[in-house]
Amino acid sequence: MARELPKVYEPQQVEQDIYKMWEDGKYFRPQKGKDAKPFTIVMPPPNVTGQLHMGHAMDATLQDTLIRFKRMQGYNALWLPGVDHAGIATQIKVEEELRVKEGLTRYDLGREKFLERVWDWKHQYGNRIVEQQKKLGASCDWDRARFTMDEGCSKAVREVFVSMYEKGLIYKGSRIINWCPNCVTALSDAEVEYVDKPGHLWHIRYPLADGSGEVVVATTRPETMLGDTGVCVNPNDERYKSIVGKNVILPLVNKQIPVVADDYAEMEFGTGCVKMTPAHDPNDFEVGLRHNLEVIRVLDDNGVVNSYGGKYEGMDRYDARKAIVADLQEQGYLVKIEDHAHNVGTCYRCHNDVEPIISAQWFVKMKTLAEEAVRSVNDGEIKFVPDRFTKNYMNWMNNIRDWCISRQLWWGHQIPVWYCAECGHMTCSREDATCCEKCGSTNIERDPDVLDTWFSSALWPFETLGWPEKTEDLDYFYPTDVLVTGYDIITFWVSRMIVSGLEHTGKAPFHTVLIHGLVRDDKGRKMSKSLGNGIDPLEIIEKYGCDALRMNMVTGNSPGNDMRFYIERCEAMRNFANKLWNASRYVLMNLEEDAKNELPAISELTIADKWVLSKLNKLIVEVTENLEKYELGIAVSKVYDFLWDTYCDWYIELTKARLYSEDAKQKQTALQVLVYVLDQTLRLLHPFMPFITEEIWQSIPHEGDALIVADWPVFREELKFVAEEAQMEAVMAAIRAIRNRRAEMNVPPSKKAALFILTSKPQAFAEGEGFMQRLAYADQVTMLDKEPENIDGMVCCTTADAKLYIPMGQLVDVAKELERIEKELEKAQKNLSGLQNKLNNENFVARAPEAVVAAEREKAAKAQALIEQLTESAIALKKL
RNA sequence: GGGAGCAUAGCUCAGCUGGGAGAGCACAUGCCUUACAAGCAUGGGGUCACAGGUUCGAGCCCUGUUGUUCCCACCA
Repeated sequence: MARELPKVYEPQQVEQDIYKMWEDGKYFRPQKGKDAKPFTIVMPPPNVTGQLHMGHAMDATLQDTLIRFKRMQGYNALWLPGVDHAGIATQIKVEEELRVKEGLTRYDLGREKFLERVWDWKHQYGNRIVEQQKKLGASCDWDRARFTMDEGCSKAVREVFVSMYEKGLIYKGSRIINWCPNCVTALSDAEVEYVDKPGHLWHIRYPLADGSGEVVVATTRPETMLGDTGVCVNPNDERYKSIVGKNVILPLVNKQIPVVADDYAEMEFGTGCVKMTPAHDPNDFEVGLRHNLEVIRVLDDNGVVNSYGGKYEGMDRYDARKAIVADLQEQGYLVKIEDHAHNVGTCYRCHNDVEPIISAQWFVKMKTLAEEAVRSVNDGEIKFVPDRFTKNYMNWMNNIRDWCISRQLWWGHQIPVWYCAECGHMTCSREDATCCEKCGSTNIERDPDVLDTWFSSALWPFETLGWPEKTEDLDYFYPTDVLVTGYDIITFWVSRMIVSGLEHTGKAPFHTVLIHGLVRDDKGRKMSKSLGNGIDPLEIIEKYGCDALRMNMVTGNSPGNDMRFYIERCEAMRNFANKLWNASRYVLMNLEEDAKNELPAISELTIADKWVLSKLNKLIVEVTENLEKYELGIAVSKVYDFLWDTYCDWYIELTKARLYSEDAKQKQTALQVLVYVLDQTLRLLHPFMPFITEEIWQSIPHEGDALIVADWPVFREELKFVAEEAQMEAVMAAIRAIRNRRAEMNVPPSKKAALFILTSKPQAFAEGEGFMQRLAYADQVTMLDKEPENIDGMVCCTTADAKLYIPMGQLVDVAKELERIEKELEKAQKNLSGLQNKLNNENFVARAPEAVVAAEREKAAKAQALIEQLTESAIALKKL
């Protein structure tokens, strides 16, 4: 072996080679027989227009870590990837390209030609995001990759739409919907973002038709008055009782509209009179239904005043507002203008103000579906991690409104409904209709709208496995196990998947929803294009390596919490990778050509060996437990600490004396333990840092083809060494004490000194003689069986188990030594009295768990021992 | 208006079911010790936001307060 590795780890080439090796080996495919248990994650499909960003990196890292962990545990692990067609986003992108390059609109091309262009675009760029995900080390089964508009998904969508239509769960209705005049499409409630904007409240005078007076109404959108068909007052409002049923004259329009009484009007707000615009306000619409008010829509799809607007026809909504206010003012109808901060709905895509408009759209009846979705979570069929997001989900589900699923776009799943020009019947069909199913007329026309993108995403966990066909994959892998996603799309996506899964497959689509937070910039701001503060994951990978980026995503992070992205942490993680690299170099440099990876007989092991193996055993349990709890941050920090602190800073140093000695047998034993522990640690670290661990693992002696499919480590009872751990810790405490003393006295490591040890654990220290020279800078070690006769010029380092004497000649100042010892003594005494107080407390001894009491007793005993040692030293010093 | 999160070292954050506060970075000192200066050793630094309560014991549980972030609903 003795393979030469470069001194510094260079991830770039390694990552490419390793990923290729995995792909060639088909390790991403579930390879085990059907007897093995499946473990399935479906990837939240990124938008086909997407560019990889930190959110993807977070998402992918968590999922890949879980999948790799489960794969190594022996599950048939499937991570199913795919891409979302992203209706609005993609259509806008292609339209933009069309406009810039050819000066055309989609209408110039026509629907069919335009869709061809979008598909072209998809074929050209749709794979970009996939290639980028591979750079993250994603171990997805790419052969199973799906697209929300591929044949199978389209079939699933069609099946769902038709069956829900047949069950009456999908209906077409006129409602006030959120309309984006810029995107020219309806938006679902979830697609509207409310933003506080400064605005005004205009108070307008509406004279009574009989000339007996007037009412004053207030509005934030004066242009909508063109569509007013009533004025509403509260039935209990004494001020207005007399005018209910009378008519008022709508200014500018000069038409009579009735005054109605409805609870909707709040007496306290404004004047207590509300103008009613049923076509442009959801509440007004409801009131209108109750009081039979006319519905007059005055804005067209582009937000321009239509023919009902009289002289304002053709004006944009904001121009119309100005003109109307000016006219009202001029004609004396305007009472006053108040400043009024208003919460305005805006489009989540283009951020223009959304206009509530009455429109005929398709809806999903959500109430009964939501009840089942609520039940499923309440019954524990699905649990959120962390749990607090359950409330979020419930809140939404319990207040759910019907879901507007039609979008006035071309790119998407077109609604499978045909309207008959003869009889007006709607034909909803799994196959493309050629004639009206009722009257047989061929004079039919298909609904031009497409479905909300989330309608197809909602089917993702089962449509990707073959549903509605009864495929083997569906049977074996569904329901899936864990869904990993950010809290920002719980309502958009997670809730709807739960609803669809239950409705169409009768099963919850996954048992766990692992929620993660957002990746923010170093100032805590959301990363966004408009702020220009996004950090490209690919650049980070290029500079620090994929493993470092992945580590950045999991360390110091707990489920559901946002994290800030710090470049410094990338450096720290790169350094960690390098540390691991160099530790491996140390092992490999010393390894013989024909070395095997097997543990020596237990009888051959030294205390240090047993110590590290015992620690490893504990580590295995902790990492496994935390991964099962989805506490990736805790799991990874345990491995990090073990590798850097336990393995590198201690164990490797402890083996050096043996590795550089002439004793072949000892050298061999140490090397075998080194290799074994390294191998096990690489396994534990692999889900987090797949590339470097695989690369190193391939270099050390191993059985099997690749680390990615190697077995996950398990606890081994025969490698649990409680007594040896304690002995080793005693020696380590002594070493620390010596280093500490020397540092205080400014003695450089190069200045060696003799070391005399007096200890209650002679066995441990006898074995430690070898490495005391390296770790405690001793040039000669002598074990004492009693206090030295002459301690003049000696420094004494005291621990609970040992006294270490170091002759330092002139460097030692007796008075100072005494002062220091007395200080230590004071500290130890304080510590002891605290412990004793606790132990003297009858309540504590009686009520605290036994283990806790025992631990406190042990601490007290140690403190006591230390005090005795220090006292002796002080007495001896005073004699000088 | 309803709900949730956060407040711990100079900075960014861990701290899992209550049992004498940790990491990374930064800082200080000394070291190129044959794996690693992207490193090693040592050290300084915290009223765990505030006020009560429960408990033998609270960073952790309960109540309230303040500050902060977010989600949902929405006032014409």
